[in-house]
Amino acid sequence: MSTSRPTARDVAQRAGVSRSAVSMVMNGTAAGNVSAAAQERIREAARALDYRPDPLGVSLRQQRTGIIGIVTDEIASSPFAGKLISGVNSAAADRGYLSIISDIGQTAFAGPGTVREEHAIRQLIRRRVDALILATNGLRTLRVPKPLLTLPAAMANCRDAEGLLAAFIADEREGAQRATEHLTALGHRRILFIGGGDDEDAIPARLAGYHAAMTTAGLESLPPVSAGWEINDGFTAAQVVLTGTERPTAVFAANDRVATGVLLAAGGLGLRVPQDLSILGFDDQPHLAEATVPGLSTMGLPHFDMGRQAAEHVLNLLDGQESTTNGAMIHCHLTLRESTGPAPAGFNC
Amino acid sequence: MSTSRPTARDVAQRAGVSRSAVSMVMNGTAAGNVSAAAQERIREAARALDYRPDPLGVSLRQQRTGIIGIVTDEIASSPFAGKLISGVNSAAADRGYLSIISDIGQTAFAGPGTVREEHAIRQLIRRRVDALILATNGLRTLRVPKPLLTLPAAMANCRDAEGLLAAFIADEREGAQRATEHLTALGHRRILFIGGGDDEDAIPARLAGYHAAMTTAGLESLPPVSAGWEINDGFTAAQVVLTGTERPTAVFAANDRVATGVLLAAGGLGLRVPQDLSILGFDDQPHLAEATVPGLSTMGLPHFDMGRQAAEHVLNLLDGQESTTNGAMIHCHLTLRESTGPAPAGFNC
DNA sequence: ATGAAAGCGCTAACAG
DNA sequence: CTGTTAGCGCTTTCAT
Repeated sequence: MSTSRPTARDVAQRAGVSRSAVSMVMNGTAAGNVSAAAQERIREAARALDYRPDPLGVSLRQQRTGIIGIVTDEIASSPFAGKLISGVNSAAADRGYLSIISDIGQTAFAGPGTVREEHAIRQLIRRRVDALILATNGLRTLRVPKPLLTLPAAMANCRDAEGLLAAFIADEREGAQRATEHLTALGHRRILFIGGGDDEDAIPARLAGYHAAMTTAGLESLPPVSAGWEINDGFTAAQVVLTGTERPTAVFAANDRVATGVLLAAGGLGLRVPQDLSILGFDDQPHLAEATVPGLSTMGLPHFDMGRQAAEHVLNLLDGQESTTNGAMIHCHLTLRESTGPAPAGFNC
Repeated sequence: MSTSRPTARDVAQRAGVSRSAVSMVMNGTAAGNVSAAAQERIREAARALDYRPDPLGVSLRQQRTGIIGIVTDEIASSPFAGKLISGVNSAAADRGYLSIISDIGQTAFAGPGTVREEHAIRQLIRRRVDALILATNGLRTLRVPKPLLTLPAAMANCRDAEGLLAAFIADEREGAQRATEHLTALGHRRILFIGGGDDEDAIPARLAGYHAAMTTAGLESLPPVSAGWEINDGFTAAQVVLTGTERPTAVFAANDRVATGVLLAAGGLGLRVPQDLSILGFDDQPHLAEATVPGLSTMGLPHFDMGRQAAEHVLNLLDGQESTTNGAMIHCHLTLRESTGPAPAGFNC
């Protein structure tokens, strides 16, 4: 009695009422069912004993745990997973929910045999999570694992081909377009897109935005350089494309790491940034974009909001509110630092 | 019956036995209590119905949830939290446990008023986690919040001053010593330590290792340059210390980001790495150390193992095994890439 | 307005 | 060897 936590029975005893009365007061169902006097006594007793309903009892009774499951690829090494998860947690905490994360490793959601993710999902369902959120590190289109359709669910930073599940993704096309417009507005005419691979959906979207902005500005798109996602990829590509007189005056990199590689290469090639060359990144990667010299101008992805909105969506479903939305395209945010500036004179074609 | 999952009662009915018999078979307690024939029928029925004991019922009955709580600071932006958490999850999964993460933001564990963390811990305890792991992003010594002492717990990448809790931390001193020895073995005599602030415990430990190695090699330590933790911090510091004829031939950076800043600055100053200057980092930060040009030689911190061993420790406590250890100092791992090489000739003092 | 009783799914002690 | 029973802590009818 002294060591273990108080139960509803203890409170009831102390207040001289039945356990049901306690339950009602704790759940706000006491309206016309418990006398005001009793309510006050119950509240007082609960306070005195520091009583909190045991979530285990509640869960068993209500068949809901107040836990949201998150299934994600490579949380381990991603600089962004944390932001997305924070978004989920933030929305969850606001409504008294907790989250459980299941990390299934980097090769996840890849092949047709989505064994690992189905296992992870089943595991979470077995644990009776109330809802599930599927999140990926980069924008992806994937086949939604069947078990996911058996409970409230949403996708964050990914979507399924069939549109069965609400997807909360960044509007990468629009983001890339706005980013490119930033460069054209600075007078740049030769703007080169560098980086990325074929494994994700992000590149086509970003390229589409790039092309749209170039067309709008009456400029000719340069053939994009597919170069990978890492610093050294940007570095290597830059060695090639930044030489010669026809070199671009601005580089739009597929992400901040590639942009950093270009920045590194520019130094070695004697190009000043941004006076001789403007560099624009993508992602606003923590500890990177704001810390390079000069700091990277970059189009940030709304990881936090993707997580938060996905969580809000499933929580709404849980509250019985019919899906008010079927997903969302969330705006990207442009952060200007020092790596972009006016096009150098004498380069206007 | 068709839509909801099968219960022990369903299995018992199908096998023509009592519910308790089913329970025993599922828990391996059937030894001398259930006839072999019945056991087989039960197993068969369970398989047919795809029966899995409901964790909720088990939890309520046994007063344990099979969930480990992780309380951590700034998972959101840390490149390492994920690795540590993966370590915890890996050990947890091996024994059928799950983990719940509670992120309390970057200012955590700071002041004397540890309100936020106590709240997070209480929240997890309320949810009846079986054990708790306290993890920080960088090595820290902190006051262990009282509620933590009420259940099996361990600390990962941090420790408390009083030694009340088992702490699993990296042997940063030994790591720094070995790292410095790598440089002295290459013939470097002027080795400069750059980076870090005063807010964590890591710097004193790393400096101690540096000094030890220098002394052993019969060299004079250079006054360390306290410069911060980010790329631009390393860049700025390098601008000052890499000029002049008395410049160091090797830099040992407080982390990989600072090392990257030095690398960037070296390029601008016309210093080739590693021919003119060796640069050694700390952390082996994903997406950074292996991706710079040249790749960073770096002393990696065992984040995964810190998480994994902390989890194994609390799981042992849960299994009733008395604490076999009171924590551990885990070895760091040196990864050699291209940023370190022999000391340039003509610089031997 | 109140309390008694049933039961969520499970396990452990005990009687047959 | 087997089945019955009692409860883990809670909510929700249903009588009173």
